[in-house]
Amino acid sequence: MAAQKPSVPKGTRDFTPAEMSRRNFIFDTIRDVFRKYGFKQIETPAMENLSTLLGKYGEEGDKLLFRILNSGNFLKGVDQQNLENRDAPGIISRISKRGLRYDLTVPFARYVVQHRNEISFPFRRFQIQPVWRADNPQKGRYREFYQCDADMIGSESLVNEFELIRIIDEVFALLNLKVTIKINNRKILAGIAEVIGEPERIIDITVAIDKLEKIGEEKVREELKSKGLSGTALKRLDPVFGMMGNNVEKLEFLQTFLADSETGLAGIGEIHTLLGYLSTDPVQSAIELDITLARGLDYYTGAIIEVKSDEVSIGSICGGGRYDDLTGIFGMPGVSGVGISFGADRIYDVLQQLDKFPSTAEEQTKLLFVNFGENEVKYILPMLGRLRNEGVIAELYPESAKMKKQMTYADQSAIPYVALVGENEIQSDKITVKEMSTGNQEQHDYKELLQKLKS
RNA sequence: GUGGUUGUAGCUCAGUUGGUUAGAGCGCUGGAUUGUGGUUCCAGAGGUCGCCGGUUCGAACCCGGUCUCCCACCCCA
Repeated sequence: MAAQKPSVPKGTRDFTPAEMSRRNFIFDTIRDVFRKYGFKQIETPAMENLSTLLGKYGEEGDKLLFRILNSGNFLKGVDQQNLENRDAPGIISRISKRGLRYDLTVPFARYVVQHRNEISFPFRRFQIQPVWRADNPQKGRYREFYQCDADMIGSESLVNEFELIRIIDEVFALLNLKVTIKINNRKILAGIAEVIGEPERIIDITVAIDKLEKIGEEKVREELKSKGLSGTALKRLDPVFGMMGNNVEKLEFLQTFLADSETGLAGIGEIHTLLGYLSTDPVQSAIELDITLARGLDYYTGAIIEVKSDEVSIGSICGGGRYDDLTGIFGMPGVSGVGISFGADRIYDVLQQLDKFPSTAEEQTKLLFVNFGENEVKYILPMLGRLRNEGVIAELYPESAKMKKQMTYADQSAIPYVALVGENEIQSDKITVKEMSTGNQEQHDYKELLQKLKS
């Protein structure tokens, strides 16, 4: 017994072989669909310069960045005064220049700017990598988790939005999950803020509206009031709370409500166009126009997409949207992009909870050779090689342990066949093969064995 | 960042108003069975009771602190 039990940092996890094969099922599915739509894979470093990350995710986001301590004597450049005053904010920029990536979109924007001369636009890239957030862990929330991003950059066409929704639909169909794809448009939200006479408060308004479903109309009103929204503005917002019906009815209402807002009408127009594309090649999932959908990230400017499981309550399992000028902050203005991000860890939790992982045992060892001793090993090794070259996953137990132990190993590893090759078998040039599920044993020559394993 | 909750064997958990040597099931190791796993029977190993401190003659149990798990808020995938 070790004196100190080892552990992993808060909010992080190990993945067992069984978990990995299930995780890979998700990653493989998403990757295959991304490729099918012409996306090319890239990777970026786990760490970025803090100058790349800071200020991109709002104030909250900055707090949740994992910062990496500079190497060497990191206190060298720190002001004595700051140290004495325990002024962490004043010190942090001196002692940490790098941080772990918080998402894949901002590093991608950095990538596009840096590689602009090699990229032919419009560029479709996908990226499947872990991201880190110094958040407090809870249900469906980890400090290290994987995102699977697909973005198109350098095109303003709404066909891109259509294709992303098709990708979402296809991925969840392959994963056998029922989902609702919620769509909204930031321009509609801006229009609402405009129409009620508080265009500057768009962030406060959207954040509050986002909670409508969760905390109810009254609480949203209270929150908006406490944020300093005027009474007349609140009154003007009233019809929005009462908005009901299907997508068409909602759009009709908005058309009138936002009649005086150019931006708002543009947003409605975009939704119309997108729904029009979708009507030519409909998806299986429900598409729901939901103006309470705001999403936190500040950089969205057009379409907003979020996917919820119909079967498990866990928050969104996929989200995305359009950002008109993400690369602008890196000195490359005027490049519009739109993208989505699948939350693989949450999708895993949903599939697990519904017991919907397919039982694929492809990577499983098919045959175990029992080890009887040195002579037998020398006889078996070339046969083992031949089998592997035929594509049969096979193992030799590495030591001549007790038979019972070797059989137990095969049993617990769920290896379906065990080959016994001892003196008798070597003499007769046969292999005794035991089928573990039935306990039946038969003698075969190599050819018959191969046939049995490949069937 | 805020609040609640949890922590005892590898795992899941019992543990009396504070009282000798802290238990069970599963798992593990060995044996019954020296060329046969899953069932059965027998035996065995395995614990600084999360960590630090306090109260007490005496603490797994009471008190304080701290870390961690889980949950909620904020925010988010």
